[in-house]
Amino acid sequence: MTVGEATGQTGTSSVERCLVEVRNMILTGELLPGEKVHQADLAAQLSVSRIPLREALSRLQAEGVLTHRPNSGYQVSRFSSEDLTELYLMRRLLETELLRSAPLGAQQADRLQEINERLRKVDASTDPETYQAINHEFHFHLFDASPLRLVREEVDRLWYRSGFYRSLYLHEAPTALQVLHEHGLIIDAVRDEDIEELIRVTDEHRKGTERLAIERLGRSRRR
Amino acid sequence: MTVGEATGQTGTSSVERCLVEVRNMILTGELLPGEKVHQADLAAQLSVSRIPLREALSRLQAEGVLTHRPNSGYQVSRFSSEDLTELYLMRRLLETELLRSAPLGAQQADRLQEINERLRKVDASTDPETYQAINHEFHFHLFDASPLRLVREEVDRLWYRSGFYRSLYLHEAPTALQVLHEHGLIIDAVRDEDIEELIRVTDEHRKGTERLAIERLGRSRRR
DNA sequence: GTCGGGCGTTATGCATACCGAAGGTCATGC
DNA sequence: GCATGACCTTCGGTATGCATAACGCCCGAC
Repeated sequence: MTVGEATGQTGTSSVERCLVEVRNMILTGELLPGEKVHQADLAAQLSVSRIPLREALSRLQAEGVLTHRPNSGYQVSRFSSEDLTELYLMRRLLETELLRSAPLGAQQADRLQEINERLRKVDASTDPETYQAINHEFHFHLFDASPLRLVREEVDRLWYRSGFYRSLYLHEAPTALQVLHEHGLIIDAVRDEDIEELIRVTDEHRKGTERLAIERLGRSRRR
Repeated sequence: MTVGEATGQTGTSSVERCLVEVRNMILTGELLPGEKVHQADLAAQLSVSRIPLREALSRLQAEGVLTHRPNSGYQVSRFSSEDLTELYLMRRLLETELLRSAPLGAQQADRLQEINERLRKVDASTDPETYQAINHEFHFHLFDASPLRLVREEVDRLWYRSGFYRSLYLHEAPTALQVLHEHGLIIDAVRDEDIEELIRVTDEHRKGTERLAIERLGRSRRR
């Protein structure tokens, strides 16, 4: 699936472009949870016809980020705090398996360190998209090293599904500092090849983000 | 003069019908792993145009049962034994959570007993589809009782993804007897409200089916 | 004033038709 | 025998049209 990269998309299909665009619109908050997706307008905005757009929407429905009501169209899925808890539960279970099967060591740690330094240089509040992209890169550098291909794809999906809510808090400065610190703990565990410690600090890191996401979720409930 | 009248399914959309039909074609082996999906023929066979069919295929791609190559179309995903192992690993992790959060007791056990009796009466070799449906009902009776809605949906997807390979062995008579016996162990654990025992026997049950699926997978590799 | 129902507008779901392009196939020529 | 090129199939995408269901609005009744 790979939500993220493939930046040089010259030869990509319209469906693929629609997928990327709509995903980004959700992640950036351009499309808010609960909002209806107007097919004709969106198609015009993306300079495609309704057919490839509908195929993309159909896939996004299967991915869980859109819901569909017959004859009423698509709307952005609205997650309750219970839903978020479930997403994070699944992430914990599956990510742990990825970490257990990933190769650790100094080489991985150096690479993670380099990514974390790039993350440190980004101002999360002014450029949240870049910040999120690098944060994603940090965690998936280990996940990608795992031979568990299908599990990795599932984790990618889970990250994406909770992406909008993650964007609610990730830009906050105190959070960013805390994130950098916890990433440091993860790097240490990777360098020491201490798998249990790695899982422990990763769980802590995730638990913190889950707490923040649920807090902000409650706070963003107006209307 | 809509097509819906011909089949009598006026309530469901064409996309939904395509989804169900294609899924069944994969589960029953009418569409084999690796086989290409001819859109025009399949659309004609399902009495729909290519548009809703393509939306359904797009969703099935997101679900992992179809793969797509640009300008070459869709084909049924081919799973390696490693892939199957991953699917079963994820099933174990997620199903365990469902069982932990599901209510147990005599009432649930009675219902499972009733389902298992219906399963006993079905000849798996002559009516594999009914057999599979009831087997699914047995396991998902507990899963459905869990409050973890999203986890349940993921497990559903995982079951479906390995569905074709499950169909390779489930019809065999000795397997059927073993299945009924192991279901009995599950029922006992549910009645005793012994969650750890329930997880243990369920793991054993799943491990057995995984072993069979991988065996048959190797056996079905010709080409 | 408010509630409920009828009506028109709008958007969706789907079919048909058509086009360009990518790929595979087959025959031809060297 | 192998490379090459013409042909044809299929895919990806667009435009268009229409039937139907949902939404919104207005108006009348209470």
